[in-house]
Amino acid sequence: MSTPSNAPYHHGDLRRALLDAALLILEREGETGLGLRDLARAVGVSPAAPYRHFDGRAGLLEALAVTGFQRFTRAMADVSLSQPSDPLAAMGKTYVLFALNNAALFRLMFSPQLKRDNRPGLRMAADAAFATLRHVSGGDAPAGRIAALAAWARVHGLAVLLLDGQIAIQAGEDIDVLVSQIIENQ
Amino acid sequence: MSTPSNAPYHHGDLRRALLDAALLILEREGETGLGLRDLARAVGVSPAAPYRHFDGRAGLLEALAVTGFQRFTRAMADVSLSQPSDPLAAMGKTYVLFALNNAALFRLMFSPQLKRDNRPGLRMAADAAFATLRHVSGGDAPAGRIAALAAWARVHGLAVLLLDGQIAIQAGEDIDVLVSQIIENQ
DNA sequence: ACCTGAACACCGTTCAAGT
DNA sequence: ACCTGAACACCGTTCAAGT
Repeated sequence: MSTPSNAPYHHGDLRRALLDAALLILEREGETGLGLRDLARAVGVSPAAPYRHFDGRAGLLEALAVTGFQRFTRAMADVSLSQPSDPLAAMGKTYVLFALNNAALFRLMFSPQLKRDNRPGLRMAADAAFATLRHVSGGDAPAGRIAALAAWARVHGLAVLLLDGQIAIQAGEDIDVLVSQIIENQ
Repeated sequence: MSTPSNAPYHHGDLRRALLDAALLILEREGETGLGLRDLARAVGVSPAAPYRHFDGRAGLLEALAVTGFQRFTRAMADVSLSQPSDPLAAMGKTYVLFALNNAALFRLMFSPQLKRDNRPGLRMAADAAFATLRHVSGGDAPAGRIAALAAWARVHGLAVLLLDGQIAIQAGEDIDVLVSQIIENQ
């Protein structure tokens, strides 16, 4: 619908168009439902066209994960800038809400089929994202490391369990306050 | 290799053979690498044969996830029986080690593509597995619920982050003691 | 430089037919 | 009751050829 059906695509930014359409399909159908041929069809281009812009389906998924990490990094940096009274709680909430609002993208970022070794772009994006966490959760002191990992694990676990519908939300319960309660429970 | 190549498979327990081979392939190649045709080939049977025992590929994955939950339940029950001095820490360690020793299976258990609604077998197996957790982590008191969820989230997050290679293990560090430290960090 | 058309080797799934 | 053989509609990917 966002694609004019009879425009000869010999010029425009096909890479962008593919990424935008892929993000939509990803959130609607999940990673399994994101086919390269479907994507080409959705954008109105031949099945072989995406191969000029991505290294196959794996390359497309990698590019999507990179934009996911970038969005994540931005969301975390925004929280830092806002100088919240309880930084750890604020970042935890942002972390969890990002996961819930970008479910398939978040899952893709942590997908085991995207090996970060020998994929410098992905590795850098991921490192930048996680650097925003280390910033708040305790530094590199030998004892601080354990506390930082424990905090990260709790927040990440909460995100994943909510994402998978594993934690039952009770009737009329606000997910925001549940997240706050769990994060602030020391 | 475990399959005699020229035995007429008209009799044996094909369902078991398929499940056993699938578990091997799953841990070796990951969920994406587990194809129904590959599986049939590995067991020495026609591509259509598995359809007499599973409702397509989705049915196979569901059956695998069920056995995963059963193994998980058994591991947790065994810890309970052993009457450890610190039950929460002992169960947390078992939880994390189960995930690390059954990586692909663990991921499959929490895969979003296995919808538990209208899949009673899967739902029951999962409920039984999680019931073993509730048993130790605080009951159903209104305040205890938050503490229980927080503990679960921390353990689950630790498992997932370790699984994805997200937490860097330092040189010569024992993963067992790291898990203990993080779990016991209140 | 970027895209198309056609082809290749594969899937998952179905269904008649065999035993 | 359980399995085979052959077919169907699809994939991801490659490659010559077009503009």
